[in-house]
Amino acid sequence: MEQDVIAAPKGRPREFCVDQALASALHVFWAKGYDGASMTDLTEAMGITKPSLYAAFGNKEALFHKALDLYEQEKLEYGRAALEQPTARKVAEFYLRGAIDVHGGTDDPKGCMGLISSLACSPEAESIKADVVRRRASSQRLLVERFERAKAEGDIPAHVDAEGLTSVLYALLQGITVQAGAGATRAELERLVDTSMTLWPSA
Amino acid sequence: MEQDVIAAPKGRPREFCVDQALASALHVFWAKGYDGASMTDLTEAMGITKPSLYAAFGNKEALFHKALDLYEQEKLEYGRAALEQPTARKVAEFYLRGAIDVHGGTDDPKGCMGLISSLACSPEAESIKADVVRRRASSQRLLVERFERAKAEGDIPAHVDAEGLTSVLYALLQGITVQAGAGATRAELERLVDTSMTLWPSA
DNA sequence: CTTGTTCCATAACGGTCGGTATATAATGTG
DNA sequence: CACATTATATACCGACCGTTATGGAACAAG
Repeated sequence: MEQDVIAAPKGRPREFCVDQALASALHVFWAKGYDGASMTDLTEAMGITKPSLYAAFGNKEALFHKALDLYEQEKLEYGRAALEQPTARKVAEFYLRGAIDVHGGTDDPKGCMGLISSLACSPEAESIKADVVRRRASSQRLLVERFERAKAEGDIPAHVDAEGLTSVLYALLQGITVQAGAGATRAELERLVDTSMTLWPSA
Repeated sequence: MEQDVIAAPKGRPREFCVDQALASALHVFWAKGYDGASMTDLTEAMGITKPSLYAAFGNKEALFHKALDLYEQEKLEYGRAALEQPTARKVAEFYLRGAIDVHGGTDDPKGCMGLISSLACSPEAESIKADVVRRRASSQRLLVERFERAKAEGDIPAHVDAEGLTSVLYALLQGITVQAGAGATRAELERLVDTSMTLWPSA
């Protein structure tokens, strides 16, 4: 109970890197969604066999939750950075441009992993959907608070509804990921964001 | 080749209504997406057996395309009606409020059937995705033309990009369907639309 | 009646799904 | 060395997938 840091490995050491395997799994889930990613897809991409996967991660669902953790930490950190922008307008622009980088880039799969995995609702994937919805709600709440602060600071006109504005921004975000997944070019997405910013309320 | 209208049924008459069965299939695809809807789900909802389904509709993919036809005709006709609104603002508002009615109602499944079926991309469902994307692009083009006309009529400020504005409106639309599918209440969706309309460019 | 045609019902096809039992290989400990 | 422990590899499980073959039931035409 005191020190389990070193963990003193006793048996045969594993021949793969757990973090690297998880990153590969993330890529598969991102490209195919939870239901669309088969265990064969996952094990092949991770370079391990099924028993190794089950021993290291539990099962497919647990693997997904861990991949989603990694996804949030690595790919959605721009959302936290956005909140620290000085003005509400810059928060929104940071959010939207960040979405283009992450969901419309060329290295990673197009679209949003959470959205892809939560929209297609196989009956057994309800917990997946619930997890995504819960995470989305919590980050949305931070955005509402940020916009309410902006209103207090005179950064947003008083007649604008902070919660409504957050929903709008999230809708734009979701639209960006959807259109990116449908094959929109980066130029088209930037055009979307440019136009969105011309509509953004001025103080 | 002249008259095949009556079709002179020769063998045993079918015991179910094709249109009604298609409507039931639409409901299943809408709720579960293309991949998520199994043949068993479909046949049970349609009240027919698998051979009957295959005889009447071909296969699962053909059934989906026909269901998507019906979906567009019955549920997405508000999109065509929106184009006939007198001002660009009213076009947009008609579009967004119509989306709430269709995708956030209580009688039908929440969310957009096309989006649900096209985002989760099993390898064999590529033609499904292509169909949805193609239909979306064609209806989006009509909207661009409508907004360009609005610009010519002075209905939208000259500095606003019609294509960008269309992408924004579509993003809002997609966001509405996503949030509806995630459990947003009708009040929340209306708040989203209300705020969107306060941002809409004034002439 | 028979014949031809079309539909319905059952049952099965090969294939894939997520998950696992079994046996073996590789390590630390005695 | 033996032994416990852990990881790997193979092969397999039952369940479900989309699809279809088979056999009988219901109709029109001859």
